[in-house]
Amino acid sequence: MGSANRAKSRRSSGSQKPPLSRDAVLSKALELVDAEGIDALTMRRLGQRLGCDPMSLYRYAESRAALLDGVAELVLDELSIQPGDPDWKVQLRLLAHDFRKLALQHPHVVPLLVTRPLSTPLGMRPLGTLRPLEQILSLLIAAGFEPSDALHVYRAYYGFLYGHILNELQEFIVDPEESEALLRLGLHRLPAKDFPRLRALAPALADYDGSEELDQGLTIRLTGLEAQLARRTG
Amino acid sequence: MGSANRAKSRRSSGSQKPPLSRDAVLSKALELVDAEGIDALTMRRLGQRLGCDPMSLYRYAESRAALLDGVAELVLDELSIQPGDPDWKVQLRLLAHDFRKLALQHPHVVPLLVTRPLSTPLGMRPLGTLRPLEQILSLLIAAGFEPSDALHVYRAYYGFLYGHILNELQEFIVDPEESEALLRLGLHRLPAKDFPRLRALAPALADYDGSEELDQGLTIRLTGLEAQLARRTG
DNA sequence: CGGGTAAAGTCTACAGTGTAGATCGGGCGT
DNA sequence: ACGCCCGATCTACACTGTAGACTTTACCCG
Repeated sequence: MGSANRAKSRRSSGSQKPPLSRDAVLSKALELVDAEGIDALTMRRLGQRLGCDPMSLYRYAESRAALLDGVAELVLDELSIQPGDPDWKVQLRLLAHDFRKLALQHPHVVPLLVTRPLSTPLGMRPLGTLRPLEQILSLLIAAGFEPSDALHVYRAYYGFLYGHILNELQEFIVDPEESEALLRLGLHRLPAKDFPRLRALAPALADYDGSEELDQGLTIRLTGLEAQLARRTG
Repeated sequence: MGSANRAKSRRSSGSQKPPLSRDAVLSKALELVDAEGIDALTMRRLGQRLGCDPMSLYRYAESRAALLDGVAELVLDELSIQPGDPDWKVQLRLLAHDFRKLALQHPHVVPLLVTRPLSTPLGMRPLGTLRPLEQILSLLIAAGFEPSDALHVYRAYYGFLYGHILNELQEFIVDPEESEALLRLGLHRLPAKDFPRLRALAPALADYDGSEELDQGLTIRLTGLEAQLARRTG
């Protein structure tokens, strides 16, 4: 198709043939999603970017949906728990901030992270998706929680984290310079009679420190959990 | 197309011509999504169900995406705050449980609720989406919070609520009879070396009372917020 | 009653999608 | 040398969203 496609020689003259592994496919896919959003991830377009036939991709992901799952897994794998850290609370706190950072770096992937597991019964998920769960569980159990309590704690923690991320991303504004103007502009459309509070809060909405808000929420949550733990262990 | 399509007479002999309003379109769309999931909502299929040309739909929603927004809005409209209730805490608690019930009734819509706002700058959202925000804000302000604090409270509250819903739906299992068996089956696939905690917790995962978990989380959250309020008002 | 106007509904057509199935090519073991 | 198999490709099909032209319907005014 191209010009010098016969380049199958050993040293392909510095041209492009990273020989198409699963990771190569997934990371190019991630690139594409990051750059243009989920809908832009098309078999044909991805094939184009990789310089191969769209059909080749099916060797490495058995459908487009599976490919999306792969992308989500790839992103999640960037997270990891340092298993030997001192305090479970600082652990969870660090992890939360890492996750937040990751979400801000790949905002287009967040819908996948949040949405895809809904269609997959828990046991059938890609392992990469379950690893954080397992890690946190053992972290908590090591910290002294009863296993079943650890599950509750995990739910409370992750629920809050997901919720926060979604909230923060919803208010995300691209250009921090013009943000306030844009916001006002957007809100100006609202009928003043029906939305007085919202309009009045426009400036407050404009300067929103997600990191701090996350941290505050975490302290509340974590101290509460710690109290619960103290009560158990006596 | 059909057989007796000439039926345009005043009384259409009990046949079918609910004359295609926006609400008719949206609620049929919701039906379809509830029954078969988001991907099943296709212009052509929806047209078929409504007995009209797919193109007609564009009179009532200017694109498929807009149609999805409409569906989300329609679902959200089923929620409402009784404005005259006694305590803001019981208000928020009731609202949370209503929302949870709604989410369980329309699980396929939840991804829309959670995801669509991410692509729409806050000011440009369909009004139905913003109304809950406004209502909660005025509820909180009426309860004595400073407006900017009300915003924080709203974020904490909704963040938690969204997170909980997502968590609960992820563990949702269709048939409560076989659920445990299925779950074990699913989890059995996990390598025992890598996921010991998770496998051990299978039974605990199986009996998960979402409502109670929600309620517990709410009490923590709400009492925390109340303390904050008391501090402000002195 | 006739005619004009705007809306509501339809038809056709196009570019693009995911993917099943057959086909090709080239490196390996024997 | 042969056969084999696996990765990559090609072709084809059913289906998608939607632009633009067209037809039908409803109604209002003279």
